[in-house]
Amino acid sequence: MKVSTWNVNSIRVRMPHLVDWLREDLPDVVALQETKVEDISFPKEDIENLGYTAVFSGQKSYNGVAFLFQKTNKPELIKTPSFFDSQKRIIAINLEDLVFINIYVPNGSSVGSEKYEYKLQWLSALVDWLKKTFSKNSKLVLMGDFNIAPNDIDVHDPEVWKDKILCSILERQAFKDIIDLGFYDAYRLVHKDGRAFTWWDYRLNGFRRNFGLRIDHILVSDQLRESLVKVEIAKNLRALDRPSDHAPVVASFSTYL
DNA sequence: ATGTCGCTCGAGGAGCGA
Repeated sequence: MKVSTWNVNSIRVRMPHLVDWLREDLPDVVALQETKVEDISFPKEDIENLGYTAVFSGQKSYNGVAFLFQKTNKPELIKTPSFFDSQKRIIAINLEDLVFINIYVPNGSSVGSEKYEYKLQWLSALVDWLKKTFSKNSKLVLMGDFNIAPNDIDVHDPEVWKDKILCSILERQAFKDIIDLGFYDAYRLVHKDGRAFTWWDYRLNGFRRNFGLRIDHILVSDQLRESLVKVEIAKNLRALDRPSDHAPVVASFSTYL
């Protein structure tokens, strides 16, 4: 089973890259963020023509999340709390004995801003919901754009980013609160150390200078840990013309689906 | 280092969010 997450930054603009990537990589489950389309405009048929089914929750201009999965699979949507209703940032499905949760955590703008407070509230609501909805025995994959670089090793220049948005103490604490529910950062299970990034700012020639952060994550619960084989960042997609500012993260498992 | 993208509104480019 191959599971991946990618912030596409507009599915309409990124459709050619998405199509090529699905054809080449053949992931079983894909979590997309920042689709930026209302449900009525989601490119459902183009996705179906590639052998995938899509479930999505979008809005105009901003946010929007979607799951793509191989057509043969039959997932059920899991209801999320009304707290998450106003901005389309979360979608969850049940697929056989697995639960997949796709999140697009608020960016937070700058530390101390109203948007920053909203980010912290959103993360706190996520922890509450996870805690009360799932048990220790649940087989969970929680993935998406967390907009948090968990540690200094996930940042190209920790001094520059110290206490800044995506790296502040409270954001990192919120990430740890999620981990403490019983999740493992799949990337770090496989790559104990080493700097690797999933997002590079469009500004400042970020990608060419490798000024990046690792803010997109695939977290797995304990039961899935043993079967995790490989986790890679598809950096090649960030190097294309008209790229998303994020690269996909891809996790391969030896079992399931 | 306020730099680049993608969006909306609405008909050209300003303003917002990331």
